[in-house]
Parts: sequence; C-alpha cells; structure tokens
Amino acid sequence: MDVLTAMDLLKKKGFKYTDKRRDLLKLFSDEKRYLSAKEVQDALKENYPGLSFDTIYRNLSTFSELDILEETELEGEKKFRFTCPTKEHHHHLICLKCGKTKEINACPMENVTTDLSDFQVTGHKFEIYGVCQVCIN
Amino acid sequence: MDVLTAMDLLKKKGFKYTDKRRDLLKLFSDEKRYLSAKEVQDALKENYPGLSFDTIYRNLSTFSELDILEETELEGEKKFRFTCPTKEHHHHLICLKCGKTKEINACPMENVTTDLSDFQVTGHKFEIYGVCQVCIN
DNA sequence: CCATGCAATAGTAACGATTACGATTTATAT
DNA sequence: ATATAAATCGTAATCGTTACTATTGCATGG
Repeated sequence: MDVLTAMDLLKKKGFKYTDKRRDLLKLFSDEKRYLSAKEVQDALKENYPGLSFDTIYRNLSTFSELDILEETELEGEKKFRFTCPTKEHHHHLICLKCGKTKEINACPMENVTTDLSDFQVTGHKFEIYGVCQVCIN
Repeated sequence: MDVLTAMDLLKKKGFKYTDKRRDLLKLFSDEKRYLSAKEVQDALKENYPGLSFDTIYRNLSTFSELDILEETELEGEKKFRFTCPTKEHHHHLICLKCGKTKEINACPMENVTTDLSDFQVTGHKFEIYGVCQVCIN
C-alpha cells in the first residue's frame, strides 16, 4: 500500500480526491507506525490549522474499511497505521510509547488445539507490547 | 479465587469489609464471565439503587490490582471477570455478546520465533472472539 | 468554462465511558 | 463509645469519539 494506490482506490470507490486525504495518507506512509487521532491532528495542524475531528475520524474509518489502514486499540485509544506491505496474515510487536511496530510471523491460531466449535469464531487478536530502543532512552 | 478468599485478601491488605464488596464479588463469582461497569450497576441496582460509578470503578480496579478480577477491553469498554481458578497462564475465547469465556490452553508467546530483543517486552494479549451457542440463538 | 449536485469539511454540540471531587456515612481499632 | 480513616454517594469534570448543520469544494455534464 502506498499513497497513490490508496488515492486510486478511493477514486474507484467513488470517494473524492482532496488535499487533506492525500496529506493524511502521506503522513501514515511516512510514519509507518500506529498513530492516534490526536497525533494526526498535531502532525497536520501546520498545514490545516482548523482540521476537525469529524474529518479526521471519518477519513480514518473510511481508510480502515478500505484496508488502507490497519486499526487497533491501545490503552483505550484507537490507533491506525498504514497497512503493511506484507501480504500474509501477521501480527505485531508494538511500542506503547511511539506506536512503532515489528511484524510477528506466526499466527497463534495455527497452534490452538482447544475445541472452538461451541463458539462461532469471528476474529482474534494477538499483540505483543513493549518499548522500542529509541523510546527506552 | 472465591468470594471468601477474596474478602480475606482485602482484609489482609487493609481494605474494609463492606456488603457492597461482598455482593460485588458474589456477582462475579456467580457469573464467571466478563462484565462491564454498566452491567454491574444493573445487576446490583435492586439491592443498591444508588450505587455510584465511583464505587463500582474504584472497587473493580482495586480488585483487578489484587488479581481478584481479570481485566480486558472489548469494543472500547472495560470488562472484568473473576480470576480463573486455573493456575497456569492462559488465554480466552470470548463471546462478544455476553462475555462468556472458554480457556485456551496454549500461549502464543511460546511459538514466537521473531527476534524481540530490540524491544523491551512488557506484555502481550491473545484473545479469540466469537459468539457462544446461547447467544447465536 | 461555468453551473449543478453531492461529497467533504469546519465548527461545535452531543455522547458514552471513565475518573475525580466534596460532603457524608460506615467499618474497624482502641 | 469514640476516634479515625476508608468507603460511599451524588454529581461534575474529563477524555475520546461520534453526530449535526451550515458551508465549501470537487467533479461531471452541458
């Protein structure tokens, strides 16, 4: 996933091309880590001083639905990151300070031996949390 | 973990014995599933009509710190359940409708081959989500 | 090109979950 | 019993998120 591909996808789905969307995507493309709505607002406030939360949240959830962004929830806050280029299903080791991630190859679902048939399974979550080298110092 | 053990633990730590705490623990002991603060309030409102959120949240987080309750966050809401009697570290299959759980034996951390040494790992989360038989119907 | 229609946005209010506060009540030790 | 500190109530404040209305701006067709 990159900015141009994402903008093309938006266009194909009937969404409009706006500078805010381009810059929003560029931010995620540059950062490649989990960001909160607040962090997005801060990062873009120089170019868009009046950028409203309505705009931010609406676009983030639109992008998320189109799989342009990945979404998770850390410490009660929604976080978004540019979808990893890795095609295969994977999980993340996440820095709780800055949102930086590292891919975990294995999916734990493959090793589950517990019988799950008495539930209709709809999803799963596996995340490892920590503090990255940069944030430790 | 049971109500009496929990109340003893509270006493030992210098917390006071109150009817509300006993009934709160009894609720979790009876239900053995994840409950939200709202559900706790609803469940106890017959006996304690004026039970305030301050009391509920304060006790829930106290219990959680003492490992009397386990805590997780589902769909933006904190959820608590009585700590499983199972001694070994384990994870849960959780019904998103009613909070009912089933224990998953394996811990995915054992099968992770990715090098984690560039992060200071502080924790992990593995949960499988679904809908239990009762809630499907 | 300009006009038209509808999506996108700003500004702000509303909302739900959680936390915090001052006044009052209650459990416990003496 | 009394003192003391914790626990609670009632309610307000806070935080993150969502929703609303008026306005702006993109894109399509004359």
